[in-house]
Amino acid sequence: MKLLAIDGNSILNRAFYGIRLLSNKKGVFTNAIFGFMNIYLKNFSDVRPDAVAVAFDLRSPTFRHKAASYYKANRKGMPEELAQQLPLVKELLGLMGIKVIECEGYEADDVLGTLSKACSDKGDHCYVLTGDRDSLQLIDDNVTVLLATNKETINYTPGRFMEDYGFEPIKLIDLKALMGDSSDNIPGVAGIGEKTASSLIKEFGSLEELYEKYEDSGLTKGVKAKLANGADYAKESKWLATIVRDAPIDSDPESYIPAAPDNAGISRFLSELEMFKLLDKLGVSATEGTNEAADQTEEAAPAIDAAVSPLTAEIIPGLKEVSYLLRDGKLSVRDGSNVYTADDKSLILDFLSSECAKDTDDAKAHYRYAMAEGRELVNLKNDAAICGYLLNTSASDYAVDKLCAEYSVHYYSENGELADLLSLEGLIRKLRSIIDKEGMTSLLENVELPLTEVLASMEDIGICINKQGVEDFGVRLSEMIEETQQMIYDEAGHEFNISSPKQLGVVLFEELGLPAKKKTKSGYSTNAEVLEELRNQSPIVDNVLKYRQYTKLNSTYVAGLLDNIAPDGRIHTWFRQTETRTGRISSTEPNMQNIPVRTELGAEMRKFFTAPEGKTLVDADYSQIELRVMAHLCGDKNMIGAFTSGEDIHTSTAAQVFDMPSIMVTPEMRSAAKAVNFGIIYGIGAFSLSKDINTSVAQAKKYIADYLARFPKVKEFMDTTVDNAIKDGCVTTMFGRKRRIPELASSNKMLQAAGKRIAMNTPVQGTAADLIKIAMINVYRRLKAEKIDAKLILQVHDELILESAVDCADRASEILREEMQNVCDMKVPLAVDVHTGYSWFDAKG
DNA sequence: GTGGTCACG
DNA sequence: ACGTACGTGACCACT
Repeated sequence: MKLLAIDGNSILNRAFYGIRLLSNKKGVFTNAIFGFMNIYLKNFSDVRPDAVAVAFDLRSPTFRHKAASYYKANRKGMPEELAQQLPLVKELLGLMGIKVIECEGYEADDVLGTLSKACSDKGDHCYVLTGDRDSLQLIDDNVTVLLATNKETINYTPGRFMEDYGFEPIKLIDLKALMGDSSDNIPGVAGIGEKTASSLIKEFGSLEELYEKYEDSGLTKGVKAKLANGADYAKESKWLATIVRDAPIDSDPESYIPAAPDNAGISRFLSELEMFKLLDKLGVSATEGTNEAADQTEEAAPAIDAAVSPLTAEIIPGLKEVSYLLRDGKLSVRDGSNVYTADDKSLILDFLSSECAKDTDDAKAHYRYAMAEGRELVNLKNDAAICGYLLNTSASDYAVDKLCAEYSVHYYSENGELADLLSLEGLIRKLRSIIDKEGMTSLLENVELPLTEVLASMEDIGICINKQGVEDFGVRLSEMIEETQQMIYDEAGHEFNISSPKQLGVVLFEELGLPAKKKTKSGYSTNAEVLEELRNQSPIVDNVLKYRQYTKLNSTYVAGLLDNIAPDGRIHTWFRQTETRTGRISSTEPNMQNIPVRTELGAEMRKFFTAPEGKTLVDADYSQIELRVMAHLCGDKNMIGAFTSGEDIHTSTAAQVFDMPSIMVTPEMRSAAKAVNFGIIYGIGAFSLSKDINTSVAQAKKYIADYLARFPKVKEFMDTTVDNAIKDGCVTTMFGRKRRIPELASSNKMLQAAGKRIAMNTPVQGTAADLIKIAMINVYRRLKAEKIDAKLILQVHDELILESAVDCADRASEILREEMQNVCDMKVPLAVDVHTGYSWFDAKG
């Protein structure tokens, strides 16, 4: 018989502090539950126990069996975020059929002490899972302690303990009695620390033997005196350090054989918490047990029966409003009481381009499916993933089954296709009703859904790349890398992996003795900021910086781009529309939104992105769009004035803040003002600003204060935005896009502060994202309506790129500028710079 | 899989 | 006492 006995409090604690704060959409925190279950499942599968018991502390204010409990009970309580999760873990364990033990007046480790002793006495094997080293005293031939640390779980057998400590496990009590433990309020012997205590135990064996013999031993006078003074404390401490092994609980391991899990209950419980990954790990499906009538959505459920038949060309024109799914080349469509299926490509294309209104789950993929064949997807009405994204931009997965679980939409049918389609429809109904209520209908219908087609088109067209040019650049880089690497080896005196921050740290800060500035969790920090400061101290630093630059360009850009050239010789990035918290789109495989531009060498890369024969690129970017959005949102007269005047915004800001005419502003003043402008957008902090512009924190504080005094509405806007965010738990952009900010509800000051910065930044960044999305849709429609031979191909947050026939590039430029500038009537003008050129490098101006 | 680093807006 | 600006994605080393 194998019993796994778990210290619930200890493991939960470890889980809580080991995993960043997570929460579901209602703000229920889940990180400790997640971590607890991970540790549990890992050890369960390692041990494969017959029985499992989880013990939790239960202290009574009137009955205290020992002083330690009393003290701990009055210690600063656990944080609210963790306390909330405690009952949830117990409930989950209950659903899993696992027994929870709580014994009034006893702590979890006392319960484990009791269980493990019972096992040991009976000849069963007990595995004690805990994060608390104190429990190592329980180890014997039948009791193994699985000690969960931040990194791994250590399997403590008597042998392993002996190796680590040099004495028997039970003597850990004596050790603690000598050295004490402030966190458990165990006094120990004053002046005796871990080292001395350990050697005393090794020499004398136990506390009792030590006190019998120490006076005549060879110990130093000092130690003898300390022992003499602390004799009473030592005895008291030993009692306090001893884990109880006879708590009044059921200690028969047989009693803890798990009952059958309530899978339906687990499914409901974890779905509510949005812990789908855990559901998977437990082998429970998200929809399990949810097909009962009671769980149906309140809205009238559609007919559960439907006739399934193959789709035919004759049926298509008669369809009015349908839902459909298209996966792995297979189409299924529901129209009232009929379900139609098809796997013939041309039939599917006919369906997609038919007039009927369509609800689906991944429209961009379907647009591309059609576009690849020169066809269209027509009359898209809803996309479940996009609806889910608008309602919570922080989720990681917007698949229909996950959303159904999250929003309690449950349909069941014997017929799988029908069940999927019913779920999709039910989900869309539900999401749409929430979107309407939240005021995001227009954002969905006029921005996100139309944008889907635009992004599909951009992906489909892609951008031309000069493969040979990239390859040659790669060869050049390889040579430069080789050369730089050799110089670094020479300077270091030996070869090592320069790309390993660990090895590099050793070379720079230990072997060469350069002053280490910052540390990371795992060693010295070697980032560019640190190296920049060491530049003049050793030539190796410069070479390391060069090496980093060259290898970055070579592996991320040269190799990364070459890996992603399609058979048509072009790059087709993936634009992700449901990825960012703020409403921006992102780009992957390859990421076309972080192609180098800031350094001369890096910017060379952009020469390889070109227009094909007879065409040209047109590039337009908004100037200072986020600051302009800020000016509009807060309505500050001075800030609006700065933009209306048309002069350089950072110079103008400097003139305002330093209270002098623009002509007097020095480059240093301008650059300080620029940094403050950035800080304003990001949610200002004096410390970071001071680092950024290399001044004292006090000076940075003054800059910020002067800035806010000069632009009082900016301060007002930030204050009210944060206040409202705390009140509502979310912030909103100009076009109604929302972002939840659970960090604001945290009791952790750092997280709260981060939440406030998010609250200040998101309306600005998000509104800018809304604006360019709308501009993209308008540009796309205009070019199409006016039949201009120019297509949108890239978006880089504040920049749009067209591939245009040379002879209509001027017209395309005009349209691009007009649509971007006039996207919305604002309190400040939106300025746009437009350039044309053969390559992205040239078109950037 | 995570952390460090660095490319972009 | 501690760590510190917003939003992304890709690559490498290391566990």
